[in-house]
Amino acid sequence: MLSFAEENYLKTIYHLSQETDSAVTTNAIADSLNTKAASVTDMIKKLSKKGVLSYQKYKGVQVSKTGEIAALQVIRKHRLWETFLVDKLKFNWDQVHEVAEQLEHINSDLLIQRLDEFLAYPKYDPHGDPIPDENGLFKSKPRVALDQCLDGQSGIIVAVKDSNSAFLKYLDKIGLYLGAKIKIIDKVEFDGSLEIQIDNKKSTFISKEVSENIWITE
Amino acid sequence: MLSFAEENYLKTIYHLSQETDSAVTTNAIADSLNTKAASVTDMIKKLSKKGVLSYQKYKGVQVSKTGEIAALQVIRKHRLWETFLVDKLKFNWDQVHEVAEQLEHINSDLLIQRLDEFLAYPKYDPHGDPIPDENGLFKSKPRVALDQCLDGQSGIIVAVKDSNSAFLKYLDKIGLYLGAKIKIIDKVEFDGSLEIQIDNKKSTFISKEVSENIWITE
DNA sequence: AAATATTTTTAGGTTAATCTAAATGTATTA
DNA sequence: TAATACATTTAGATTAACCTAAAAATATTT
Repeated sequence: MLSFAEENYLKTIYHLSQETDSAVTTNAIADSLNTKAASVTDMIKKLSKKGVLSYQKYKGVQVSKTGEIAALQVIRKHRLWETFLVDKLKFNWDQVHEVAEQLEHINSDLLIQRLDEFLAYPKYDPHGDPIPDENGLFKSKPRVALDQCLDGQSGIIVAVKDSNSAFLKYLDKIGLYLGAKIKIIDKVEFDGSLEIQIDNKKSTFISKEVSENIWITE
Repeated sequence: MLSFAEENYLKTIYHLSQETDSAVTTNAIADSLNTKAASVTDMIKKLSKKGVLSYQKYKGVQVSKTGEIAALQVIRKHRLWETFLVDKLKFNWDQVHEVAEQLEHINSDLLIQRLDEFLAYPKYDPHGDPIPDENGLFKSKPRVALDQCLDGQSGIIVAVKDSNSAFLKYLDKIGLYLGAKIKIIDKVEFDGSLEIQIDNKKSTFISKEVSENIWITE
C-alpha cells in the first residue's frame, strides 16, 4: 500500500518516464513536484525498496512493472474523477485538475468500479487523455502536435498537452475545444506562430508555444 | 485551515458533545478515535490554540462557535458523499461509511456546492441523519428510539443511530429499511426485547440493543 | 586532462501526529 | 479523610515527509 505522498511521486515519475527514453533524473522529479532534490533522493530510496522503482545512485530512476501498474491505477482514478466533474458536476475543463489531484488518492476499489460504470466506461478524459481500464490498459488516439503540421493541413482537436487552468481558459476564449475542427491557414517562419481557422470561421493567430500543446488527428 | 487529522478530531468531538451536556473527556475522544489519551491531549491543545475548542486542563473540552461551524461543514460533506454513493453509485447503506470518511476531507467549495446541486439538495443522508446546509443549518425529524415506545405503538423508521456495517446488514436481513412501517406487537419485560411487525407482514423479534439504535416518527 | 560547473547524495534538523511510561491531578471508597 | 483507583498530562521517542548546507559524484569546458 502506498501513501498519498508515495502515490504522487510514483505518478509524477511515471509521467516523466513517458517523456524520455532514459532514466528520470532527481532534479526533474523535484521540479515537477515543487520540492527539493534532497527530498526526492529520500523518497526514491523508499520507493525502490518497495519495488516500484529501480534506482542506481547518481543514475536516476526507472519505473518497474509493478510500479507502472500502480501508477496507472492512480492515473485511472484521476481521469475518471475529472470526467465525473465535467460530465456530471458541470465543471469547466480548466477547473478539474486540482480537485482530481485530491480525489485520485481516495482508496476504494468498489468506488472506482462504480464510478466507471456510472460514467458509462469513458475512454478519454476532458483533456483527451486516455483512461486506463482496471488492468491498466488504454488506447491513445493517433495524434500530432499542431506545431508539427504543415500549411493547409486540417484535423480535429483530440487532446491538449498541458491542463493548467490559464492555458485552458485561453483555449476557451479563442473558441478551441476538444472536437473542434482546425485548419492551418499559414505558418509564420519567423517565430513559428500559426494562423488557424476554427470550425470554418474567421481565422486567429496562435503562438508556437500554444501550438505545441494542442494535438489533432492526423 | 484544518488538517485531515484535525478535522477528524473536531468532527468526533462535536458528535460526542451532542451526546452529553457536560464537557467531552479526553478518554472519550481517545476511545472514539482508537488512539491514546496522550495523543488526544496534544491535539486538543492545538485545536484550542486554533480557537475551535475551549479547554481547561483536566476539565475536558467544549466546541466553540467557530468550531461548530467547521465541524458541521465536515459533517455536511460526509453526509452528501454518503448520499451520492447510495443514490448515484448504488452502494448499500452499510458500504458508505468508510469511503465517506475519506471523501469528507476533500477540499473544494465548488465541488460540494455542485455535488449538493447534483443530488437535488438532499435533506437527509441514507441513515436518516440531517444534512447541514452551507451555513450549517439543518432540521432533524422528530423521532423516538424504538426502545422508548409502548406496546401497540407504530411508526415509520426515520433514522438509525449506528452506521456500522454489521448492524446495517442485519437490518437489511430482517427487512428493515428507512421508511419501513413498524408496529410493536409485544415488549418482553425480562430482557427488553421486542416483537415487531414490519410493513404489516409476519412478526419478528429484535433485541433491546437493536431497538435502541432505531428511531421512528412519534 | 585539469578546472569548473552542475547534479546528486549525505548529514543533520524540523514539524505533525503518533506512541509508551512516568508523573500528577481528580474521584471514589473504605 | 486517607488510601486507592482512575483520568489526564508531561516527558521523551518514533516515523514520515520535508528542509538546508556541505560533501561527493558526474558532466562540461577550456
